[in-house]
Amino acid sequence: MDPLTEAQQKLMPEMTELLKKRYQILLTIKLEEPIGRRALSELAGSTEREIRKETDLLRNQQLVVAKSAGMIVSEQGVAVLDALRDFMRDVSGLIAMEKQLKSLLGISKVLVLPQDSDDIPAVKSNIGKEAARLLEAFFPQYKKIAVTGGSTMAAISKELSSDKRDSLLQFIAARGGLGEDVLHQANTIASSFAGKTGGSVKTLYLPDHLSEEAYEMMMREPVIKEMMDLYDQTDVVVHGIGNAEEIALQRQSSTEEVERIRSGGAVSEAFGYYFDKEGKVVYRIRTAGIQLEQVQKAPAILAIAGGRSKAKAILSYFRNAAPQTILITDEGAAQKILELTQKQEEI
Amino acid sequence: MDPLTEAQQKLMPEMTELLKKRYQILLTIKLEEPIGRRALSELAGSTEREIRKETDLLRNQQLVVAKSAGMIVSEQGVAVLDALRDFMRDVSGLIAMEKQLKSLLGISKVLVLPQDSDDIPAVKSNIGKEAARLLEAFFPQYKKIAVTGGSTMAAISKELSSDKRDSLLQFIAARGGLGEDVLHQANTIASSFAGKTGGSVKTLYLPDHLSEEAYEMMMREPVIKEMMDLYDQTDVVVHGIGNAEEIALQRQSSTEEVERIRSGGAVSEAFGYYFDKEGKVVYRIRTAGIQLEQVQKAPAILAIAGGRSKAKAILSYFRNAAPQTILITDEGAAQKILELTQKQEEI
DNA sequence: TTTAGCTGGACACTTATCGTCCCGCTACAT
DNA sequence: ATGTAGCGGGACGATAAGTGTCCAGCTAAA
Repeated sequence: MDPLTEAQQKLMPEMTELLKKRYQILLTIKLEEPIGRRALSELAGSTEREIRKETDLLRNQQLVVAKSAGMIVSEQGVAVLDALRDFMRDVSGLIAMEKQLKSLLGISKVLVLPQDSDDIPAVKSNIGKEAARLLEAFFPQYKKIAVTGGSTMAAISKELSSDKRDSLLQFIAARGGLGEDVLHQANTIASSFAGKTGGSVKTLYLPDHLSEEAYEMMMREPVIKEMMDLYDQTDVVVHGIGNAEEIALQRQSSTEEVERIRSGGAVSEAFGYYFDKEGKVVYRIRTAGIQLEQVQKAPAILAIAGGRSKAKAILSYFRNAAPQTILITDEGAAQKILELTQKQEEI
Repeated sequence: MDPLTEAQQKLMPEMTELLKKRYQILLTIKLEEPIGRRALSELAGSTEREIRKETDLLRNQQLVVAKSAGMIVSEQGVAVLDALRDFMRDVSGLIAMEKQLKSLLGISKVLVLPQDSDDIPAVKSNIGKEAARLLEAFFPQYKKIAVTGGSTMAAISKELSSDKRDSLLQFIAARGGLGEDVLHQANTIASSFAGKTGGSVKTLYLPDHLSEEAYEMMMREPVIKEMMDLYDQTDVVVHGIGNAEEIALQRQSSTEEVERIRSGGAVSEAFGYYFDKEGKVVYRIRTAGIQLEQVQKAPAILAIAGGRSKAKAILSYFRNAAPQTILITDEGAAQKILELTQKQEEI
C-alpha cells in the first residue's frame, strides 16, 4: 500500500471506516437511484438518522442531489465513485484477499467486493453489477450461456446493461422448475437475461419430484433431449452457491431427501448438486438440468455468492471446482473463508 | 492535486482539518520533546482536554510514547511526519501559495509552512527549523553570515543541528545592542549560532541612542570599523521582519522617534530600517549595523516572518527587497498577504 | 530532600447526536 | 382527475459523547 496512505491511516484511524461507510452509501444510491432515506436505510442496514446525517453531508458536497422522487448521484458523485473504486478495494485489503483466495481455492480469478451482504443488502446489487460486467465481457466470444436460479442470479439480471445487446446470445436455463419462488427460478432468470440483452432463451419446464419412471420418460422427449444437448455446448455457466440446508428447506424437499442431505454431510449446493465439506457430491436432485461434468468442461464459469454466512458453502464447493471458475464474492465471505482455513492450519 | 485525494476530500471534508490538527500536534511534540499536556496545549493554542484527546489517540497509534518526563515521538511517528510532510503542504494549498507569492513579491523562493504562528506559538519553532535547514544548506558555500535579533531569529538558533559543525563559519551581529531584551539581541543570537555550529562570532556592542558626535567618534574606532568592513563581505544575511510600531515601542524609542516613524507611515522594520507601505525607507535608527545596500548585494538573504499580523509588514518590506531574497513564512501570513493584494486589485 | 512537571484517573456539566414523528409536496398509478 | 405511496425537510425530547477541571501518584532533576 502507498506509504502516504499508510501514514494517513496512522494519523486518522477512523478514516477507513468512515470512508467505507460513505462510499458504500454513495454506491448504493447510485445502484438504486432514485431512492429515499427510508428505503436506503433498509438497504444499507443502518438507521434512518445515520443515513440522513450522511446523505446531508453528501448533498452538501454536491455528490448527490435530492429530487422529489428520491436522491440521485450527481456527475461529481460518479467521478468520486470511479476515483475511489480501486483505492477502496486496496485500503480494505480486498486485493490482498483476492490473491490469497486465488491460491487457496486453486482458481484463476477471484473478485471480492466491499462489505458483507449479510449486513448490507445493497451489497448484493453491487455483486450483481460486477458479475454483470464480467459476464458482458464474455459476450463477444461466447454466446451460449447457462444460468441457474436464486436471488443472487436475479441481482445480476437487474444490472445487465441494455446497451450491450446482441441477438446471437442464447441463454439456457440450467435447471428445470423447482419448488422455488417463481421469480428466482432458473427459467425466469434466463428469460430475464435474454430480455435485457436481446438474446434468445431456452427454458426447461420439468416438475420437481417426479417418479423415476416418469423422469426416464421425460428424458426421452425431444424438447428435453435438445436441452441436454445444449448443455454440452455451453460456453459460460453462471451460477450461485447455496447453503445445503437452507436450499433443501426452501425446496420443501421430502423428509427422506432432507435426511439424505443431512446424513451425507452436505454443506453446499450448486445447480442441483449437493457437496460435502470435502467437495464430494453427496446427493443430487433428480430433475433435468446441466450435469456437473458439463459445467466443468465449459470454457468459462462464473460462481457468485456473497455474505459470511456462505463462507463454508463456498469453501466446500471450491474443493473440487474447475480451475477456470471465476468466483465473485464479498468482503464478509472472503474474510470468513480465510479465517476458517487459518484455523484449520493451526490445528 | 491528486484526483484520488480530491475524491477523498469530497467524501470526507472534515479530513483536512483533522489531519492538519493532528499533524501539527505531532510535529510540535517532535520539535519540543519531551513535553507534557499542559505545555503542549499552550504551544498548540488549544485546551488541555483537546490535546489530551489527540495525544491519547497518537499514543494508541504508537506514534508517540509517554515517558515520565513527557511525550516523545516514536520512530513510527517520525516516519509519519516525513511521509505526510509534502502531502500536508499540498493539501493545505501551501505550494500554490508559494507560487503566487513568488511572482507577487518578485523573488525566487518562498517557503510557506502550515498554520499561523499568531494562533499556534509552536509554528514559530517549525519556521525556525526549516529556516535552519535552509541556512545550513548554505554553509558549504558561504561562510560569512550576518544575523539580526528578534524572537524569530532565536527560534532558528534553537533548531540549528549541531552535527553540521564547521569552524570556518563566521557569524556577524548585523546590529549593535539595542534597547531590546538581551536574549533576542543580534549579539546574543549571533553567538548562539556560532555556539551551535562551532563557528566564530563577531559581536558589535554599541549603546543605543548615542549623540551624533559620540556616534561619529565610535565609527572611527578600529573595532567598529572592522565590523563595517565585514558587512561588506557578508555572504548571507538572515533577518526577521517586524511591524514598525511594535518594534518602535519595544525599543523604548524617544517620543520624537516614534513621531517620525508614525508620520512617515512606517509599516515594517528590518535590520534597523523602517519602510512605508511602498517599501521606501522612512527612518533609520542611528546605530551601527549593516547597511541596506550591503544587505542587498549579499549573495543570499533569508527573510523570516510568520503570523497573519505580520502580513502588512512583509508586503511592505518586499516592495523593494532584493530579488535573491528568500522568504520563509507561514500559512497565516501568506493567506493574509494574498487577501490584501487581492483586495487592492479589486479597487 | 524538595520541587516542578509529568501521566492517568475521575467527575460534573455542557454540547452534539440520535431516534422518531409529522408535515407538505410531488410523481405516478389508478 | 384524483388518490396514494414515497419523498425531503423540520422539529424535539432522550441520550450518549465530549469538555473543562481538578487531584493523586510518580519520576527526575535541582
